[in-house]
Amino acid sequence: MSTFDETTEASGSSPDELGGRLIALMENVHRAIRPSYHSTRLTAARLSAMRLIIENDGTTGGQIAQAEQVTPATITRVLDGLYENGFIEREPSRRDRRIVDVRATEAGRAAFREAVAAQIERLANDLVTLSAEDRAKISDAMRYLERMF
Amino acid sequence: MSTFDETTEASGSSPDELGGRLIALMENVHRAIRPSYHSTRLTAARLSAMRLIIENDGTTGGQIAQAEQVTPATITRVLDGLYENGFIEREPSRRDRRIVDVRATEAGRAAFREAVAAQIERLANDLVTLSAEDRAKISDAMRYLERMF
DNA sequence: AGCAATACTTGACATACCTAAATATTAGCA
DNA sequence: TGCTAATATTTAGGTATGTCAAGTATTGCT
Repeated sequence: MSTFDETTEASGSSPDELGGRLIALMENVHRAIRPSYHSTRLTAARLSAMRLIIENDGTTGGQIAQAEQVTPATITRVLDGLYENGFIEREPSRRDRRIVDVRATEAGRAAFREAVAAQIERLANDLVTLSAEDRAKISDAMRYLERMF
Repeated sequence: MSTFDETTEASGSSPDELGGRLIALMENVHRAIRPSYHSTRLTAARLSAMRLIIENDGTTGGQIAQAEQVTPATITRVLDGLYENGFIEREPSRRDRRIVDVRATEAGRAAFREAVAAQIERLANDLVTLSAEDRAKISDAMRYLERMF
């Protein structure tokens, strides 16, 4: 690429430039992993919700909405989809019947594992072409971003 | 975080682990910039298409579809939205009247600049909290990912 | 001329998101 | 107790993004 490869004040690392590059990169990666969602009937929003449900068994609709930073109405629809596929159980909480307790079914857990594996495989196919050192560099850099988002 | 902070075979840098982290990170960043799309009537798909149209004046629907990796049908709808907002002009190419030539209007260019500025500002607010060296590290690492996606 | 390929549009559908309004339930208090 | 406010979720209706399949023009080839 450019002849400036030093890690000092390298081109493209001002907050603005970095932001622009990050946005474009996100879009591209997003696109790269998108098709793998469909094989297991777990689309992006559903997969993300399944992760929360599996990691927090017995969580509630409201908690999921908050974690996903979407409105409760959106979560209702996402849970509808998961329920129709037999991936979750829903029932009013016994303590407070306004609340809906959500639990993953065995089928849901299996579908989740499968979908994640497919996603990762897709990315790993690309990542494996890098040397271990390069991956380590990426890993280090990602820690900053992970802390922020 | 962990006590292993050496950059050798650090935790989380195997292709699989890195892939998993990348997916989660993409989702979070995606979420962080999402709300900024709406201010200028330029939503995600439209903004992305506008970038192509501006950078390749007189491009065609088919070329955009290919670049965005979506079907022509999808692009028709995206262009509809841009047209309704007065951001583009469309007309059959004179050489081959099956083809639709697309050009950005001045209003389209202005909206694009505004939307990008809003997005970047949103991210930059976070990125600016990092030191220049940290941003440089991220910048370096991103080059690998940019090459892949 | 006629027919296949090409470029795009249209119709019908699914997902994912929103706001606003409805429903059900619980909690607080006079 | 009985009313009212707050809470948790669902429903209704709208937009955006994407799909596939079928339709419409137009072009190119025989």
